[in-house]
Amino acid sequence: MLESRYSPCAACEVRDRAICGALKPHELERLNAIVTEVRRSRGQVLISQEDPADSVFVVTSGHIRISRLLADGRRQVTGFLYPGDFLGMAYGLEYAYTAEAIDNVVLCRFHREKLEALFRELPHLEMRLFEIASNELIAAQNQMVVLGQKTATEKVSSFLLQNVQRRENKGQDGSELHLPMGRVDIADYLGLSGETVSRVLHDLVAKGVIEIPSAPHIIVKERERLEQLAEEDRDSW
Amino acid sequence: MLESRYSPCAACEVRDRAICGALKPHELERLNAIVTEVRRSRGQVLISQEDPADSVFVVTSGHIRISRLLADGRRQVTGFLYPGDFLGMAYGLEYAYTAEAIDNVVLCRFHREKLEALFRELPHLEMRLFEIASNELIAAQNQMVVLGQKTATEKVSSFLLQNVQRRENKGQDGSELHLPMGRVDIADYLGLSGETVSRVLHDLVAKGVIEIPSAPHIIVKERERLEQLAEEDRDSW
DNA sequence: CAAATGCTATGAGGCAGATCATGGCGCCTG
DNA sequence: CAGGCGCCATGATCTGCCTCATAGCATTTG
Repeated sequence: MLESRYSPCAACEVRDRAICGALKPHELERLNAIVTEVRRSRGQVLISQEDPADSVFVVTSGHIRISRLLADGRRQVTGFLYPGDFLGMAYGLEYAYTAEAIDNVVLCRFHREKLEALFRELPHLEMRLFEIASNELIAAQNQMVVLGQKTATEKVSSFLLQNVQRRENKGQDGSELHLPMGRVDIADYLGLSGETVSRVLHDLVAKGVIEIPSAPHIIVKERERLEQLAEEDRDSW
Repeated sequence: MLESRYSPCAACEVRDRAICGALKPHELERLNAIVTEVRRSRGQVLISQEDPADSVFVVTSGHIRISRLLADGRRQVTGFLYPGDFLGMAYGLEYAYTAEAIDNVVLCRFHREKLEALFRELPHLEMRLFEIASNELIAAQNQMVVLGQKTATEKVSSFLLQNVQRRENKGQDGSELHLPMGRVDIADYLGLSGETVSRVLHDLVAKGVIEIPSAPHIIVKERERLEQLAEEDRDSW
């Protein structure tokens, strides 16, 4: 709804984490010139499968759920976006997925054509995007391993660890999680039922690996155990 | 093993389908200058998880299996490569996956640094690669839906359809498939057991949807039925 | 504040697909 | 051509997770 001229990128809190971090201050103005602000509240749809793919976004605050639907209503959540994340990476002429606001979100919207035009002047901007696509591809392959091979306990443990690591990468304390999405969202992300996610989480509580003061608030007590339970192959990434 | 100076790209059969198709004849020489030919035979490893990621490849003939392993031996096949396909897309400092020859293969190898140096002179080459990464991301998200939501019959049907479509995109007859990979490879690609893949395929024979003259040779008799069984959402792609 | 609504939890029972086991067929190798 | 090996097929059994059902609790709404 609310879409207004965006205030300067220079003051943006997520700049360093987002594509914008690839630019020097004077280049930032070029980006600033083509951006508009978009706000959505809990549950609202941002883009939906089959819409013409004419915009890309950067999340500045709030959380987003990316999903694909089958004809009979089954849903696969392919990812969750956090502040600083890029939205609109995989596209043809139409978006191949739906993006919905999990809570109240604010995003920067870029017209795709205008952004691509900028690539010619700022090639390192395109390189940055290529880098992001590469990382997303690796993440997608990780998720295939989770979906195709792991058991329910391994899936949930992997998901929790993933959230721990995200926080740590931002320099935050990874042991306290505030998950913005519901149990069913997690289930559809992991290829499980909501009930199973609930059960596994409470198994982990029973084992002393985590604590759940309230549904969205999860405290990781034994990270090592969690890593074992997730069956992480001890390599790289 | 055999790695020799490669004969001119100009005569290459897969050029139009590969990244090389982005280049004009005189630019092709620049690419030609940095390529070497690589051959591998059935079962041999091309790149393996954790190797330093210093090369990228284009498959010129034969077939390749991309997979990731868990510590306990479980394996997720993340994709199969056909002539013209690009190998080496998702990388950090190390490869995040293993690539093995399914049959005898020939590839063009490019030193990553040299190729990236070429980007500066031939920006449309990098754009082409970005485009490929984008498509792979969409394919990866499709596969997440398959792995996370679909039943065994839907998975196998989706896999067969995928192969039909690939052949059709090349202008070949899609109803006759010669699958280079074994049943267990398909199983590990779909998150099933080899036995289940076998059973579902023979169910499809019993239903008259396909015929299997020999294990790798599959004839699609009723493509429509196959599409229904695959539960394709009727959209786009 | 009562009623409605949404999210989470938890038990009982069933089933899709895994696992285990066996056998057949084609192909290589000596 | 016998023996071995790899791949595929197929039956019997088992089990992890789904489904269905009920209930608790927090938040919203009139």
